[in-house]
Amino acid sequence: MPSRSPLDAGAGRPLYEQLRGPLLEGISQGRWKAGEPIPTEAALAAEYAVSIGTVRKAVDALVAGGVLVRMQGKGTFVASHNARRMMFHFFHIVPRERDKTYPEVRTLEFRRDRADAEAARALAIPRDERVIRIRNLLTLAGTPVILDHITLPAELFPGLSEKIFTSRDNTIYHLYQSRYGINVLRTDERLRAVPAAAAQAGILGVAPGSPLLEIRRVAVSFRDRPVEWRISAVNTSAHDYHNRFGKGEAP
Amino acid sequence: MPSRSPLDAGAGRPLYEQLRGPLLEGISQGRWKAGEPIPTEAALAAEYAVSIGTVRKAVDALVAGGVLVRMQGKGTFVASHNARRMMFHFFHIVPRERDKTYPEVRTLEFRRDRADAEAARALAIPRDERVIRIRNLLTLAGTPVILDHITLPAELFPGLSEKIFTSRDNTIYHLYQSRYGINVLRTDERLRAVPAAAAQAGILGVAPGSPLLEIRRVAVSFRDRPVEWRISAVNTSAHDYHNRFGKGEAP
DNA sequence: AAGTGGTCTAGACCACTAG
DNA sequence: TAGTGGTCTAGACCACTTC
Repeated sequence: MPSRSPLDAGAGRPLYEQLRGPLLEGISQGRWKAGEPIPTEAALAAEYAVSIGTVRKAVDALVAGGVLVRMQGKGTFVASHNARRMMFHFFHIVPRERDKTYPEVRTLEFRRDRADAEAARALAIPRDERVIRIRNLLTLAGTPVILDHITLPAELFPGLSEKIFTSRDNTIYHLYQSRYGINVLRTDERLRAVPAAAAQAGILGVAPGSPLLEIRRVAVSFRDRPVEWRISAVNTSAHDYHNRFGKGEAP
Repeated sequence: MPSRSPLDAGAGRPLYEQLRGPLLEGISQGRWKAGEPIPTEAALAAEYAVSIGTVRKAVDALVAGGVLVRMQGKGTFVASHNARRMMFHFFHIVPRERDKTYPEVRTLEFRRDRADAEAARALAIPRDERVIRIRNLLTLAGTPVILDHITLPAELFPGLSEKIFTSRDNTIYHLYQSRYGINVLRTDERLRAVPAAAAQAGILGVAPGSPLLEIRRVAVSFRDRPVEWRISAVNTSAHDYHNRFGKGEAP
């Protein structure tokens, strides 16, 4: 089979790196949707006129980046934001002594607005661009722990309503992916300790002025496109923000 | 050349995974020291009677894990904890608006002690085992920002004195590596917001009770051996704890 | 049995470094 | 020029899934 857009062996960049382009293209443009299999390695090798080894190396990189998932004997699939993956990659609040648990989400507010300066900068959109603002309260094992303030660029989420948002039966990132084709690949987080404002304190059940952990997070998709801006206030009296560094598994 | 301890193709585990064992062994036992080259890929292939491709895959994994560093045309080297690598991997406090800067370290206290319950658990040593306790004040661009309380298992750092500790001309982790052969590969961090104690407040120049970011960190070496336990109190009024998730680079 | 990804090989050629 | 790692190939065989 001829190549769709032939790769160039002498282009300076290695073939397995060039191959990433068409693969990401295929995913973000809907040729293969989340949860669906991409073509077999042999088929991709034939399509782009490279060897299977080169295809494997390209796929390896996307698997490492969380974009694809391999299943031996079955095929290679576009990663889907199921609850487990979501918890593992992007949710870092854990009970101090017990195991990680799933949060229960209650939406306190959902409204359309214009971007303020900070949101505009975080989302790389013009000031006063249309955005959707959401406030969520996350409860862990019956205790309210996290107060989220989410800002979404309205342009990327056409028709998103409070009903759609709250009636999802999965994680928020899964909603982004399944309904809008937006895959969250990376997050950038900045943390600091702040005194609880009166409103936060009431909702989280702590004294005003007592320390909260504030997380400011930008979630980005393909090509470093910011797709969500979120400020979380966390009551860390019984929970920690948990984190490992040093990529390798236990050597 | 015959293999030192031959790998077993039919052992269930792939050869490139088995090869990780002897390579880590060689590093942690001093066959190759930090900054030194390991044998060429061809030599390793001959020594362990596998193909170069298999050696490459094993080395790839260790490079990804930060244990080895490749330099085209020169060789593959045992990673060294230079200041740059240290900053990049294990130091996450950044000025809110400006770029990352190097901290200036002042040692406030250095003494020998016995492990309390928390340190014993973190370091996986018996209670009352001998430890070294160090308090450091880290200053960024002239402002005191971080108060570190470090606990080391004395057994792993024989002869370590305040003089040696403070007269190093490089990072702390570099000292661990160059003097004691201890390579910090991973850290496990738990963060929470806490009110500043009076003593901390005085040193960091904030009001008592104002929010500080507290980081509890275990640094581990080969075979998940904990080698350092550290509690840091961070004044986040002008600095953030910064963090990216989602392993891949920008696709 | 057929088809998938997983491992492994043997070798070619290229790009970079050093003497 | 010789030696290193970096890329790429073509194919063998294995382990797993599905029918």
